[in-house]
Amino acid sequence: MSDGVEWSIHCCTVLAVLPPGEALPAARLAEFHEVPPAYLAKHLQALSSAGIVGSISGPRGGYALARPAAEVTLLDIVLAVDGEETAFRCSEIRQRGPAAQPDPAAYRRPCGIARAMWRAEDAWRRELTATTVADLLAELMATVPTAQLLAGAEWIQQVQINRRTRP
Amino acid sequence: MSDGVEWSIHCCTVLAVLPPGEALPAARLAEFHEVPPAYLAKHLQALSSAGIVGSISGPRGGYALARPAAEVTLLDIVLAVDGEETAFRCSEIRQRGPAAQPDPAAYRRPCGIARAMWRAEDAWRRELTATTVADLLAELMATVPTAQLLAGAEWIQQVQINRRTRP
DNA sequence: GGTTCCGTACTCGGATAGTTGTTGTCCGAGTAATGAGGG
DNA sequence: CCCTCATTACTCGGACAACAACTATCCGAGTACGGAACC
Repeated sequence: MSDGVEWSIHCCTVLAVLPPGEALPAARLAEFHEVPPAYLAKHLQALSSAGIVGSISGPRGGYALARPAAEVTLLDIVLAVDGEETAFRCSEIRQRGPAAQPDPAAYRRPCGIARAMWRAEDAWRRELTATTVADLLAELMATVPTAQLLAGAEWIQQVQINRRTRP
Repeated sequence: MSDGVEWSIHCCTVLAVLPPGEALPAARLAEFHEVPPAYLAKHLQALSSAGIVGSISGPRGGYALARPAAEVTLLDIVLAVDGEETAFRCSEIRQRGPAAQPDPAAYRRPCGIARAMWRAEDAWRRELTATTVADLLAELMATVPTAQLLAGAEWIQQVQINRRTRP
């Protein structure tokens, strides 16, 4: 799985605590997490294409969540960054080799192996769907020490002030 | 996910219907599935290292399941071929950037994002653990037309005869 | 003083190289069956 | 006829290239703000 998934989720939690109407540029998000700015921008583009975040150009622009944090699931982010296709790909090798049947009707039902693998992936997706960015935030509020939460909030606030006073 | 996972699972189901005491060479398994023989051999080595299949050298040698099919789970195969590490890797980026805390004790509890992702992977692994090669075989017996099952059995039997009469 | 227009600086978006992991292949070490030879 | 032994052919195992995907980066298109000029 791409490292960009981790970065993207962290970015979404940061964007979730942004005051409504405000946006945060990709460069600031990269600075906050100490990751390569240009590469993070690439993943944010993917989030934007998927409709998870909205992008605003020009000064005072940046990224912001496109919908409430409670409506952004982890699966949404993972699929946007890593692609929609399943991890297990069935290449139908059962239809090849000496035991193959010429009648295509024999292969109407999906391969049992693929079904088992996809059942596991469904369980994985269900679990990822059950967790939203809002849940992650609530868990942060409950477990992270207040001092650390304040440090993050302070930094974001300072960025907003700098952008307002000296654009 | 590597394509070798699919091949390996198919191979295990074939090995499961082998008469006890017999073995099937990697070349025959590759022939049965029409996959590159040398590359399949590589994955069979992984299965052997993991103790899922046993290998026998020399004439009449080959691969055979190392334990009953009911005790080989899909997770065993997937981990052997794709590696033991989790798909999601937490690089602890929360400990970096301007909001980081100097006190290491603040990061004793795992990152909530990693916990959520690993929870999903646990669900995936649970589902894969619940399915064994024996289950796949039973499902095959119940759904695949008899003619096709016979074709496969015939082929395996013929291979065994050829190996016995003309080694 | 209010309005309009232009310049500017900042943003995102897609097109472009470098590096690691997956895919694919090969040849050598080891082994068990085979057949001949001898007792 | 039975036993011993060298031969032989077959197997696995690990070492060696080619490709693709992930990682990382850059520059151009677009946009909203700021200020200056004009009415």
